Amino acid sequence: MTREDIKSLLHKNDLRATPVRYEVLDVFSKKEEALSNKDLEDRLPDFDRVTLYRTLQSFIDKSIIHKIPGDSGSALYAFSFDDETVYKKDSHIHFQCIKCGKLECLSGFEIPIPELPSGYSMNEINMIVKGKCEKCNA
Amino acid sequence: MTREDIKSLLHKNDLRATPVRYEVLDVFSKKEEALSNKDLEDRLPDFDRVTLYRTLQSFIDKSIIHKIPGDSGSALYAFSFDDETVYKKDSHIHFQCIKCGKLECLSGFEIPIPELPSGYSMNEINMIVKGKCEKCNA
DNA sequence: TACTTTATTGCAACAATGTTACAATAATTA
DNA sequence: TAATTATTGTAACATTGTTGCAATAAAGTA
Repeated sequence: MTREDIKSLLHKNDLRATPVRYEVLDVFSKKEEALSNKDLEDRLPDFDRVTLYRTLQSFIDKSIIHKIPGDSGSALYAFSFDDETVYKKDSHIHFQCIKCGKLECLSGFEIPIPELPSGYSMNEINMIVKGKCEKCNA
Repeated sequence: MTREDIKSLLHKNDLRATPVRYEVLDVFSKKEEALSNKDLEDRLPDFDRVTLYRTLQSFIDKSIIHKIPGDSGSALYAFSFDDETVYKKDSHIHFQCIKCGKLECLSGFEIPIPELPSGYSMNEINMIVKGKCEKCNA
């Protein structure tokens, strides 16, 4: 993502183009991994913890990134590519490697639709698959 | 679950039968919802926060309950019924109602297997479906 | 039953993360 | 360039997660 891409993405979403936002989006669009607030603090030490927290909130509000359900204690976030349909935008397969720990969002893969109890309706699906990634299987 | 059932479940898992454990298992086996540490504190005010925390840890270790991936900040837990295969034991469909907020573990339903990138292997699947439950759809 | 052993509990204390208020500052628009 | 309004940093506080340690209670044994 170029600086111009980021600027237009921000303006399209009624967000001012500020240094933190450039940096955070730069990190997300380059790294294919999911990141926590703490991860961002480590990578971007010039910005305050709270600023990063609020930056993530604003991106969540605009659906630029999405929160990944996890059992690790702290919240994880990943970039939402905008060439997806609304349905897909809210539905993701997340893969976590049980060896190296990396958590990634498999954006190119189809989510299979589960059967639900009668009377239930479905808006969004999240799938968390644990196993070994290509690197750790080699 | 009767008191005797709980006692034998605990002993089968090398855990001493103590009051907290009776109470916590009683809550889990009756309530079909997922519960957080805080939820238990509210329901069982006679026990210390840390005791409940450690009780949950010990049940997790023995796979009596399982942790549910979520994006709510605090960890959620649900009972693991022991009439399931090992594979199913680690894999669950969790349903969260976007209206009433209830999160439940749909233990009777099949998890569809997703396709993964080549080189990846799979050990465990968790599916989190958001939508409306029967009650809220009525 | 009483005794011994060892797991378990409660308390205190601390760590990490999440969250809000408010004044200072910087990005947009005219 | 000035005015407007979003955004930032600092501080402070809330909530949840986690550990150490002495007191206590459960299980096994005589």
